[in-house]
Amino acid sequence: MSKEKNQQTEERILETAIEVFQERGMAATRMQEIADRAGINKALLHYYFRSKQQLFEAVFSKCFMQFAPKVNSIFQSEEPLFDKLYRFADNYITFMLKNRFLVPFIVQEMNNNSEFAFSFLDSVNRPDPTIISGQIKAEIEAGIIKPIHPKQLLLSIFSLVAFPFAAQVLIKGLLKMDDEEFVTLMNERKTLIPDMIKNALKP
Amino acid sequence: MSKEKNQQTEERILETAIEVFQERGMAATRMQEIADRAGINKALLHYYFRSKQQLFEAVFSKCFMQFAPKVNSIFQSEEPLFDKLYRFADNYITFMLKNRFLVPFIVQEMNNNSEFAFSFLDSVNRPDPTIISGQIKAEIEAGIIKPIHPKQLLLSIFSLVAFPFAAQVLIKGLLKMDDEEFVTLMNERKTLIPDMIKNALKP
DNA sequence: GTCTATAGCCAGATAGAC
DNA sequence: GTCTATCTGGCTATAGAC
Repeated sequence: MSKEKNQQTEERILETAIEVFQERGMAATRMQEIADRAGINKALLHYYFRSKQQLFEAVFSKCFMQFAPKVNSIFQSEEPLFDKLYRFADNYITFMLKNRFLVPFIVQEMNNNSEFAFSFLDSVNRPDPTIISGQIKAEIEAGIIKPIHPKQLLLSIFSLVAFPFAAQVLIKGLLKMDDEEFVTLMNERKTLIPDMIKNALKP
Repeated sequence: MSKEKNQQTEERILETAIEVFQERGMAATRMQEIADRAGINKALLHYYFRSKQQLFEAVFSKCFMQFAPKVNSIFQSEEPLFDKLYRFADNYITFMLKNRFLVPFIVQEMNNNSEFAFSFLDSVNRPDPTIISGQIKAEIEAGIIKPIHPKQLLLSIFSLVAFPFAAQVLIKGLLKMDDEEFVTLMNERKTLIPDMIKNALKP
């Protein structure tokens, strides 16, 4: 109800839209719900973002920009592999525990909208696995870790940290966990996962 | 166009509905598209399944019944842990390579519909992790594997096999893979994952 | 059992007043 | 810039003929 100037309104719409899109996904989101939660009306949404599709793209883009740096932190720094890994797991899990819907949202919308997803990835400064792939090969040749295809290792690392968030409801159902236990387990995984990878790669 | 008797029609509707729901998800699926692909009209869908929600529930149920046995195969048999693990990974990945949309569909719809998901899980003969948890504890006490919380181990195993399917588009985008490379990697993972777990758990 | 036609509703988008 | 009111289209679901 309160009337502010425009930058603030646009910001409030976007923040609210992020919440609703993350909770419900693109297809199930209603513009009316965003308007209600933001305390404005539908017309104003269209005034600022023109269409649901464009609002979605703004939301997805902002979400991906939160997600990408977490991935980049393992792709790009120059520390030894295992040091990076401990930092990455801690960093990633801490952040995703505070943003529970981020991973499932990104995963779901990329699956459901793959043509948009790929053109989006091409248009942004996306994470690039070249550096770390080289590093993994170098550490293999130096005898620090056992031979493994770099993509396999990266895929395993991502799987171990991201899947519990991506498939939260399924996992809680299968392993009979409540949310409290889920959080405890994820906190343990900050070191458990790097420990596990380290052991597995010992020559 | 061709007119058969009813059991066949119902079966054809359900099979077509599984395809469309898996491709698009519940919210984005249109009854019209199911009717078109099945070569019938919308009215007939409602004649057999009454509503979109009920058709979805039939689809989800059938999909979950394909998914559950794969999980049960590691939960329930009495082989030594590592033997089971090799069988499970091979089995699971082989099946999911032939049913590419199954994991993302289950994951997505459980996330988007968690109240239905939980009541569904309670109503079926769902996988039960009790047996394998006991087995893991026993093998730890026998000194066969290092100490680890059974749920953490199970979560890691599921993550390693399931995440690449659940987040197919994201993974292909981040690691710059085409579908052929994805399939090659997944085939390698049938033994790579058990090998990795085995190494990691060596006392 | 299967079709055509349509009711009825709901969501995205726009017009126009303030 | 923000609102109310409304248009338009699309979708689920049903009525009713065959």
